[in-house]
Order: sequence, then C-alpha cells, then structure tokens
Amino acid sequence: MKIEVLTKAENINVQNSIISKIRDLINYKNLEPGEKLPSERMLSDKFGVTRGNVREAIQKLEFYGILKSIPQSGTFVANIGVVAMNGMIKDILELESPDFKSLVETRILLELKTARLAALRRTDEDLALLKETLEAYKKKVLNDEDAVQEDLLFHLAIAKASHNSTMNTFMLVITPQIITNFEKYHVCDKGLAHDAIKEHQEIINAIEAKNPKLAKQKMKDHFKELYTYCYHT
Amino acid sequence: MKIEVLTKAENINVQNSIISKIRDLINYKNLEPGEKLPSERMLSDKFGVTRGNVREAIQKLEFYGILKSIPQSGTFVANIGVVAMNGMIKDILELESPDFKSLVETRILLELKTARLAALRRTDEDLALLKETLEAYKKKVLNDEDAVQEDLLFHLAIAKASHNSTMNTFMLVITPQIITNFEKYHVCDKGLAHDAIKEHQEIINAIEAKNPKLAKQKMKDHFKELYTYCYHT
DNA sequence: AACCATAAACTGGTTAACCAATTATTGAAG
DNA sequence: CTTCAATAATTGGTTAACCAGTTTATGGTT
Repeated sequence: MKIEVLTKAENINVQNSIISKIRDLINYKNLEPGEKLPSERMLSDKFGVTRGNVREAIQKLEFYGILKSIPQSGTFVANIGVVAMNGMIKDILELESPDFKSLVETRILLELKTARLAALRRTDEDLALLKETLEAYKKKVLNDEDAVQEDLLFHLAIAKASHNSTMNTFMLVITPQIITNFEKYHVCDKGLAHDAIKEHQEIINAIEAKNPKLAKQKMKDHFKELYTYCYHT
Repeated sequence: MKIEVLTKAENINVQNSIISKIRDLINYKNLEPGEKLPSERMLSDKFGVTRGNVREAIQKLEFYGILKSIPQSGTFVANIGVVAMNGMIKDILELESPDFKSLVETRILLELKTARLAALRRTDEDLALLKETLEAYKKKVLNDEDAVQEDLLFHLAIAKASHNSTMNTFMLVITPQIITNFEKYHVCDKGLAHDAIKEHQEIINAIEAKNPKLAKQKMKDHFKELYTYCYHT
C-alpha cells in the first residue's frame, strides 16, 4: 500500500472542514460584515491545522467574495451578510466536481450565446482571427491530421469576438476539461471533421454578415451530435 | 508617497510575464505533451524571480489544464498540444477583469437556463428548499427590511435545483461580484422588492409544475429591469 | 482625566531551509 | 557489454523563521 502524505482529496477535505469551522466561528461570535476574524495563527492553533491550511481556506472564501484579507492588518468578513454567507458556504461545501454532461451542457449554452453576441459585436480584427483559425483547421483536416486543437481555437476565437469577458473566461475554464473527457470517452469522431469545416464556415459567414439569429442556428447545427449525446444518454 | 512591496496588479503582471516566458520556453525547446519542464528552481533562477512566483504561475496554468505538476517528479505539459496551448495562453494573458455588464449578461443567460433545468429536474427536496428561501425573502420584504441576501439565496437555490454542477459553480462565482457592483452602482431599488415576491412565487410555481418553458419565461420577466439596464445603456 | 509620543505586540505576506519521494548516476558483478 | 543494486542529486511540496506594516498598550506630560 502506498502511503501519501496528503492526497488531493484529503487536502480538499481538511480545507472544507476549516471553512465550516470558520463559518461556525463567525456565527458563534456574531461577526457582522466588516468585522475582523482571529488571526491566521490563532485559527491554525485552535483548529489544530497548519497555518498554510488556514490560508488556503481563507483564500478560497476570498475567491467567493466572503472574506477579505488585508496585509498586516487582518482578515475581515466581506460586505455580504451572515445569511447569504451561510447559504453560500453551504453550497460551496456541497459543490461536486463537474461531471462531463454538465460541462457539455454548459458549453453548448455558452457557445450559442457567444456566437450570437459575436455576430452583433465582432470587429474586423475578430473576423480576421476567425478566418485564420478556420484556415488552420481546414489545412489539418484536409491533410487527414488530427485537428482537435484547431477546433478548440476556433471556438475560443468566437468567445473572444463576443466581447463578453465573463463568458470568455468560462469558456477558457471548461474547454480543456471537455477536451480531456473527449479523449477519455472517445467522443470525437474523425469522420465528422469534414462536415465540421462546412459548419465552421457557415458560422463565420453568419458572424461576418452580423446576423445573430443565423449564427446561433448554425452553431446549434454544429453541436447537433453533441446535443443528442448530452440529452439522450 | 506610499511604497508597497507588491501591489495586486503588479503581482499579476509578474505572473503573466512568467507565463509568457514559460510559453516561449516550451516553444523554443519544442516540448511535446507529456514532456518535462525545467524545475521550479531553475525557472525562478533563469527568469530572475522567486520560486513562489514561478509556483503561482504554474498553478494558474494548471488551473487552465495546460500544465500538470507531479510531486517529487516535475512539471509536465498536459495533453493539449502546442498549438492549443499557444492560443489559450494568448487568451489568458489578454483576459480582462470582468466588467459589470458582462457579469449581468452572463448571469441572465445562466439563470434562464437553470430555471428551465430546475423545472425539468427538481426533486421534492429542491422544491422544499426553494419555498423556504421564498418565505425568508417574503418575511424580510414585508417587514421593510433589506432582503438582498435572501434574494441571492433564492437564485442560488434554483441553480442547485438545476442539477448542473458547472452552472452552479459559475453562479456561485459571479453572484457575489454582481452584488458588490449592485451596491457600488446603486442598481437595486427597494420599491421593486414587493413585485419581486410575486415574480419569485411564479417562478417557483412553474418549477413545481415542472413546466420548463414557463419557468424560463417567468425568470425572464423577473429580469426585465436588469435586462433593459444591460442592453440599453 | 485627557492627550499624545513611544514602544511593544500582532498582523498577513514572503522566503529560505527542510522533507520525502523520485530520478539519475555510478560501478561492481556477471 | 549488460545488469542491477546502491547512492547521490533533483524534484515539488511543506514549514518555521522572518519582514514590514498596523494596531494596541504604555506611561509620562499637561
């Protein structure tokens, strides 16, 4: 048997345990927004964990806007209120790691929207980049080479052309996860790549023509396979 | 003048600079997926930064699925290919911090979908939680108290009932940011809170009746104000 | 008692030393 | 020349000491 000092899952567990203890502390002490938490050293002492663990937990809560650390001063509960805090922490602790289906579902939702927005907001530069990525994709496919990367870049280019930084970020986050799962489950079929060229072209055409409805529809057509996979299995 | 050892923005800059240097290194050395990067110590030495900085940059790239650190062994380029990597890193470096409009736009997109999915997939437990959050919201509003937190929890409960972990996570991420901006720009109007009770109720009714179309429509109605704010200013 | 300069204690952040596991090197045996 | 055990060097991760500000406590002065 392999003994690991600290596996990833265990690390998450100790982190979540600290988070719930911090929540209990805030509730017990009735800390209002703006008030100060005990110092990291005290917390690590009280909870019987390392300061590093406490810092990680605090940083996670900071990411979700629940706490706010100020250098050389302390950690404060953010302007969010104790009710919302409790609800959010509950959700955060229960968060499951995203399953493939949920990733695909979200990707489709995002891409239908980014295609639409790209048709509305694309600049000439955006369009040039889109055509460039399509050419790269075409070249690979016609040479019978694997073009997963070029496909990815095409979709990211659309996200960029949507000029919505939040969706752009989300696309960047989920796409590599989807790719990993694609390879794991062998979802990708090379035979479809030739069809995809035409579909990509039609999406670009709609975006070039600044026709949002058509862009969305063409993207939907492009996702037809994925769509059925996602909703009928 | 105040001299700060390292402001947040500067930290991001040095991080991005390291990321681009890592990219250049991978390109220069023609590292294929699975191959090993120089050690953190070497990189920090070569780049003239601390090992901590290098570690942060690597962790960021790991978050986006571009690198993969293995303890006591090394850091490896993930199974993603050099073309996709270059494209993604380019996007990551250019990522702007999300503006308010983009946040609201994304929130509306997500919530129309989660409402629909909740109507399709909600369990009895989900429904109970939804009714609970609505009651809490009602109580506050009818007492003329501020109910921003309860409103937030209502929307998060819908996200949970959608049983899509990815969207749930995204909602958790953007909601606090939106709240912060709401307070900053004074978007929230207390006078609308009474209308919101009815709108919330109608959304719940649609979810209870397992009517996805209606749930989406009622959510759309609920966002009418926000919608116009987002698209006509 | 009120005030204020001074210093002591405490804060989150940073860094250099340390750790255990892995990997590369060595060199003797076959 | 090949093989393989022993060992030395290297790896990402962790921790304890340190840092520069901030906050609190102190005690003398008015």
